Amino acid sequence: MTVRVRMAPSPTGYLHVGTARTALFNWLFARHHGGTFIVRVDDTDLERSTAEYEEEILSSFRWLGLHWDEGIEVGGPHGTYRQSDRLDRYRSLARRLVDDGLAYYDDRSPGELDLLRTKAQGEGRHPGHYIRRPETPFEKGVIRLAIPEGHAVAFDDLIRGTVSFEPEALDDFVILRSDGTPTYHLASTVDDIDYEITHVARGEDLLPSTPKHILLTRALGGEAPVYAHLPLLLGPDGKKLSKRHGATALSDYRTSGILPEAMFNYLAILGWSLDAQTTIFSREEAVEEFDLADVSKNPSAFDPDKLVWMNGEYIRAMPEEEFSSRARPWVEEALGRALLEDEWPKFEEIAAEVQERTKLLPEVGDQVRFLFEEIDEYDPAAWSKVMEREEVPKVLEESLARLSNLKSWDPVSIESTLREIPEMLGIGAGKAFQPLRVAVTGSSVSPPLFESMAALGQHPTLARIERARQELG
RNA sequence: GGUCCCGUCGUCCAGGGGUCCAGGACGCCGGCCUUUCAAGCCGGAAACGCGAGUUCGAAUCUCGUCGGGACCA
Repeated sequence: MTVRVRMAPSPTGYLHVGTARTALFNWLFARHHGGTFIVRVDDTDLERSTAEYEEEILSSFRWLGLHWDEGIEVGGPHGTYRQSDRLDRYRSLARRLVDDGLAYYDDRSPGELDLLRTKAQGEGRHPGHYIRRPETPFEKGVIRLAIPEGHAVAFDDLIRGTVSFEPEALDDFVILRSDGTPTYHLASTVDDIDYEITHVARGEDLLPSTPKHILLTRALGGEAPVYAHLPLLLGPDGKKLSKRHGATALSDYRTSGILPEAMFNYLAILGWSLDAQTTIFSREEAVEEFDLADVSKNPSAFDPDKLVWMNGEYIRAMPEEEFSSRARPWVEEALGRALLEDEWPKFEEIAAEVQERTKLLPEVGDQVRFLFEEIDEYDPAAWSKVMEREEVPKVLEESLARLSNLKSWDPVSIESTLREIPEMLGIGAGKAFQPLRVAVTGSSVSPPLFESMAALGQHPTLARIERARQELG
């Protein structure tokens, strides 16, 4: 049997990281088994669905590298992959169930239903047991599926093993609203049958709905897919992941400089592991090893710190040229302008040093800003901490003298001549170099000093030291 | 309230009867390196919710209990 899995996002909001993780696991499962990954749009909520959200979600999938074989935009043998195009299909199947005697119209008011529940509770019956077929049939209203009683609804969940539900706890649930729109249960169940979905991997929040979907599938004469209910993603405080915890939209991580390969890796590690030791692994390795049966049952907390650490690992692992080209847009963003032709080499010159100190690409702008802009203000804390010591004027003057005579302007030459200064003055290296760092970069934190000077160039470096010397009076 | 699900370091994951006084990763603490900051290296603290039972032996199996969660009302 060929594996066919699907992801059915609702375009009613941004792509949530939890949904992205579900998509990722579906994708991995399909790829591992050489199956088909399908994306369909669950837009039956016409009020809240928008084309913008749909585009945002699909582009987020693509950004993560979750390309689909069949579905929205790419097409496939089933024609449309958009639920709003299939409303007639859902309606006619709901009516067919009524004709078959498996479902019925119900026009009772919420008040009447409430009364039934109170009565059921009074009789000590299951609170979920109270909505059943009315004595006198209706010919309009909502359509409910009649729950067959007597047998427990059980299924083998790939992750949780056998899960069993008592039918007495289930109400006859609505499948078609009185305005003719399908409920989630109907639309997704019909789609899963029509699109020949073999495995449904979804969030654990849908576990209680699964018996309904199984019963509906049977009523429709279909064969239920294999289910796998993924543990939920929690916020760092162990509560359900929400906006309170910061970013929950995948796109927020994208704009904060998280690399797609890092996001992919991090999401994969939430609820699954490649083996006992490996944390960082490639897409290919994940595909090779992944299986839904190995997914953990426990909910996992989303830890932004670990994501950022992992992003740093990916940044450091990339080839230097790749780092330069991927960081460039962020540098230009920080500068508010494009890099000029002669500025690009300066950046490349120091890129390797910067790469080692970067966890998030947007940080690069601040690290290299001194190369492209004059210092408009020295960092006040840095200035008072390192520039107001008595030996500083001497250090700056000595540096100026040596550096202006330097013939070859490269880190090694700069270092060897500057090294003589602390020795001569009998002070520690840090005491000598920190003032130079502040003078040249404006801050006490920067890429390595000699490389920074080399990339800046001889004249600008001298000018900055000169200026700092003057500021000291 | 009902129905389900889940319980291993603060967090993520490994371990599913003996090799576990529980392993890896993030974070944390200490040290080394060092021109700052990182990175890197070395070391450390840190967990089987609890109680019974099964067994020669339980983190692993069973039951109960407690706790957390989801869904429905």
